[in-house]
Amino acid sequence: MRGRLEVSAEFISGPFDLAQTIRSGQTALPEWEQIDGGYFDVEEIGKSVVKYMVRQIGDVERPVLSVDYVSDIEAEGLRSALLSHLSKVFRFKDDVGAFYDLYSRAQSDPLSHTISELRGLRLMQGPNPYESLICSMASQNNSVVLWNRSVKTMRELYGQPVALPDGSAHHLFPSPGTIATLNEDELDAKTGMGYRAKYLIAASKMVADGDIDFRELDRLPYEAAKERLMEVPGIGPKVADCFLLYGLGKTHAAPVDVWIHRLVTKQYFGGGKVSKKRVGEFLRSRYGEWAGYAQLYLFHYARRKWGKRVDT
DNA sequence: ATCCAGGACATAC
DNA sequence: GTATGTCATGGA
Repeated sequence: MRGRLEVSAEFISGPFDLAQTIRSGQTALPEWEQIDGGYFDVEEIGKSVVKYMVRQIGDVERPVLSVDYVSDIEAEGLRSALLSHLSKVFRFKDDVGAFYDLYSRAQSDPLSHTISELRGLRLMQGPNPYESLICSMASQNNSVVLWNRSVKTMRELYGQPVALPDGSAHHLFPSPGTIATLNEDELDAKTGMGYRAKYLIAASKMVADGDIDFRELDRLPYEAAKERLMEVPGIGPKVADCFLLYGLGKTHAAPVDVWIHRLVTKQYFGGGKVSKKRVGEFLRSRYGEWAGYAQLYLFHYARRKWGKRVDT
C-alpha cells in the first residue's frame, strides 16, 4: 500500500524547520536517514509497518510537509493513523509562535538571541518509549555521532526485519525482551556501547518484566516520574530528563548537560558557581511549560557559538 | 598521545 | 550537600 499526504500549514502551529529539527541530535531516536531532500523513518503504526519519507515544501514560516508512505499491508484508516503519528512525533500542536512571542523580544533574556538563529527548530517526541529510553541511556558521556551509530547498529542486528513493497528492507527497533537476554560483552563488541551495555541490558530486563512501566511513568507528575527513573541503574538526572522530554513529551523537563551548565552559569548567573541541579530547577521555574524548548534552544546556541556544529 | 563526548556512580568529606 | 576518580569506546 502506497500513498502521499500533505500536511498543510494550518495543521502546524508556528514556524517549522524540518532539516534543522531532524538533525538536532535529540535523544529520542537516532537521526533519520536522508535521501534526496527528504528524510525517512520506518515504524509500526497500528498493525502495519510503515516507511514514510518526509519533505518540507513550504518555507519555515509557512511550513508544508509532503509525506510519501509505503506500508507492508493494506490497512483501514492508515492515512489518519499516519497523520496522528506525525502530529505526535513532530509535535505539530506546540504553539512555537507563542514561545517566540514570550521570549524573543526582551533582549535581557539570553533566549532571545537563540531564537533569531534557530527559528523553526522544534522538539520531537520518539514514537517508541523503549527506544527513546535506550537512546537517552546510550547518549551518556558519548557523542551524538557515536550514540546514533551504536543504536542504529543495535536495531539492525537485533530488530525484527521487515520488507516493504518498494523493495527495501529495514529493521524495527528490537523488543526489550530481546535485548534483555544479550550478553554485555557481546552487545559492547558489536555496537560499541562500551560500559553502557550492562545498563542497557538491565534496563531492558526491567521493561520486559514490567518494573519500568511507560504508561505509568506518563501518568505520574514530573518529579515523581523522574525519581522513579533514577532508581534504574545507569539513569541519572540528565538521562531521566532527556527521556521525560524527548520520550514522553514532558515539556517541563530541562536536561542539564555540560553545555547547558556552561551557558546558564555564564549568561544567567554571571559566571558564579551553580550546581547542575540548581540549573535544572532554575530553567523549570523560569520557563515553566517551555523549559524543554528553552533547553533545546540554549543547547544548540551554545554548541554553535562555543563548540562543534551539529548541523554540518 | 592526550583529551573529549548531550554522565552516572562510588566514595570521601 | 559538594568534590574527585573511574568507567569503555571512538574520533579529533
